[in-house]
Amino acid sequence: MATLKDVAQRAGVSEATVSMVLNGKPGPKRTTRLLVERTASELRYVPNTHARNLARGETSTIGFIVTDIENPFFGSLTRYVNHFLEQRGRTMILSLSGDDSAKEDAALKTLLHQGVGGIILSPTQLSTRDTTVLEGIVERGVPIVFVSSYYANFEAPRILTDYRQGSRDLVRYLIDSGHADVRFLVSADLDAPIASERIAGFVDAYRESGLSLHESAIHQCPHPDYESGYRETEALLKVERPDAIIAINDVMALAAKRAARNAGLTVPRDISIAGYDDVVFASIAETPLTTVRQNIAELARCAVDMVFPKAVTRRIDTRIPPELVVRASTGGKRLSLRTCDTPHRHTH
Amino acid sequence: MATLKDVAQRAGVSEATVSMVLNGKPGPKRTTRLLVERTASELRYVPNTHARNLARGETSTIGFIVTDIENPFFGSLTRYVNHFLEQRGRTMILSLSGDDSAKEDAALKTLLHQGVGGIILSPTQLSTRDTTVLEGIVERGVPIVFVSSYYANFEAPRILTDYRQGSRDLVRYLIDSGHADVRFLVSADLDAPIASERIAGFVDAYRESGLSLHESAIHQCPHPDYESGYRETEALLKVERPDAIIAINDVMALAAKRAARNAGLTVPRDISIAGYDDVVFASIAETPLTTVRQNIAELARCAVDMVFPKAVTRRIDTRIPPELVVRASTGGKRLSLRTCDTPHRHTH
DNA sequence: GCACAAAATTAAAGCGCTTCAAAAAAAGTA
DNA sequence: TACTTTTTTTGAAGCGCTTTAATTTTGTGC
Repeated sequence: MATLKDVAQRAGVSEATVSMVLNGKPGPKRTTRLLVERTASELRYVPNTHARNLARGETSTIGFIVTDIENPFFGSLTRYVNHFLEQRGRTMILSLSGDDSAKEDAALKTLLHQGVGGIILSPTQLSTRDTTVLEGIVERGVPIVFVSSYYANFEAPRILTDYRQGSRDLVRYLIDSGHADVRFLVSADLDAPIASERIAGFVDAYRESGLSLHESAIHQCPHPDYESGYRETEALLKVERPDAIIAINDVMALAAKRAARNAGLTVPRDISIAGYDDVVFASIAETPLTTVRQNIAELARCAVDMVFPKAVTRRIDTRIPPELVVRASTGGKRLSLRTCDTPHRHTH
Repeated sequence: MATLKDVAQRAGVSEATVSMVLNGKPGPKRTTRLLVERTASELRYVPNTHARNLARGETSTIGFIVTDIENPFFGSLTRYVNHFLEQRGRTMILSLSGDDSAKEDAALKTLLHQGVGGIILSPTQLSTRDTTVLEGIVERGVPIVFVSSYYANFEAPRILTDYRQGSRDLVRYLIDSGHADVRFLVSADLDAPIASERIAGFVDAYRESGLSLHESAIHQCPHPDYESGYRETEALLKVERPDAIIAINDVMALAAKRAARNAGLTVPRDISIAGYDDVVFASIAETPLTTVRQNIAELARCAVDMVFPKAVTRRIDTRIPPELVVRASTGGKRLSLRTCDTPHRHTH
């Protein structure tokens, strides 16, 4: 394993010169440059990042913490974060928290030990939590940026989809197309941004339309998964017959769709179903799902921008507009409406 | 940012002592231990990984390269790899290759620069490729382990599902339940393990059954995606009417199912459909999909085991048995068969 | 109280690289 | 040619930690 010293000796110059050449620093003249470069490649020299980081006092890695990489939304987010970090010459250390604040703390500590230059955190579904570890980190000068959610009791820049606008747009579209009684399947901590803001948008749309909201329009499910969405819809449909059911994510919407079908209803003739996120299988489902698409690339881009302290924009709350994607799972009730079978957009 | 030196000064001992205490080395006596530990936590001391790795000459990170993190299969693999690495006190640096060998090479180089202690590589779909970069890496003593596929022209330990057995089991089950004419939708490089081995299993099952294989039983699709699977099935069903179509992955199987339905067929009455992988939406599809489940956790565990040079087992080819999961998308043709609606197994 | 072994501690070198002050070489200038 | 600038090059310190050899302290038996 050739070191910088080896290169210097072989080329007959000092280590300092080699270092400057290899870092593109001005100084060494053309001929020495060439000589050093040639020698380095002859020796198949690869700089040692640990030594370099130690000497420079900086670091080339950024930590990214995410709850569940198996969820395609986070898969996509990870891909983009990785992409933009790469663009800046940083490498990503990925940690998984499993939506558990203790594991999240552990991950934060590990990243700190690893000497990352910053942390992008897609936090658990909690709305607030013990922030001692987080504080310890910023205290050490390591910037933290939230993405996709945040803890209300810890101030740090955050990048989120404008959830409120997303569900407002969706519900307004449903109301405009003749649905009066829309139900919302939500899950987990109602104070967390992902729930509270979407509910707020839901309420906004109703208020703007002048329609009154069904007293139990918000259905809280124990977990944000298929199982839970199915049971809740099944129970709901036994006693009531709303015009539409929207869910806090696509998986639950798919579950609701199945439950509706199993209850003898036809989607969207008898009931409309819509989701949130536009994960890849929302578009390839038997009945393609109307949903709210998050601009994941933009979320990632902003998060990466923010994690570098030099960032010009030090805004605390950045919002990315979502996009309503109307597909076949929703239809006009009274009015007629053109729905389209928009394919999932792949930006590869 | 307190350093080890600070701790030593404050505690009134030498740096060496502090180092030994903090690393649990025998030597320092109980009282000094306690003193040092207390001082360290008072100062909120966090060791600098770069310095440590440099001094030790080893490293605490392992690189993991994967083609597409948005694919739930790889999402899951990533989760498990991360888990087992964590268990060994290593952190994972994730790189994405996008199934492009040039990007894969770039990722390999970056990992080398980062000074990883080993690399777990889930390679592109190619069956063979230029291995200069790979060779350069092992030359430097950094072990490489393949997982889920491998390059035939580069010798390194590899961990794969027993693909051949998986498709043999599936096809045998189909034949046993009365399907005589089964077609196989494959994609990409037919020499790559993912295709060639599955095809081999397919052929095995036919040979064992004594049935003869339809001359064009293997349908090659341009891409391993929904689009491609849909078109191929559509075209196929216009001229022929096989008993079953199986696909090289679940997404394509889902596409085939849709195409069959759109062609006026009922699944599984008129035609059976099956996939491979058992991704999460295979079980929640309208008609839950019969498929071959890979034991992802085991793949990950073995890969992690292998990436540590001390590994006792230096076996070059490790095979993990798959599991046939029969759901509603396949049925008995002549014989009757009990199918079950096995839910997707979540191991959280 | 002494010699000697064992236990605890430390000084110092070194991991591979960067960087800055200082020296050497090259290029101008009068 | 002698002297000043400017351009190149280099020696050496230091980043924060580990580790080994050497030193100091403690303990033991006589």
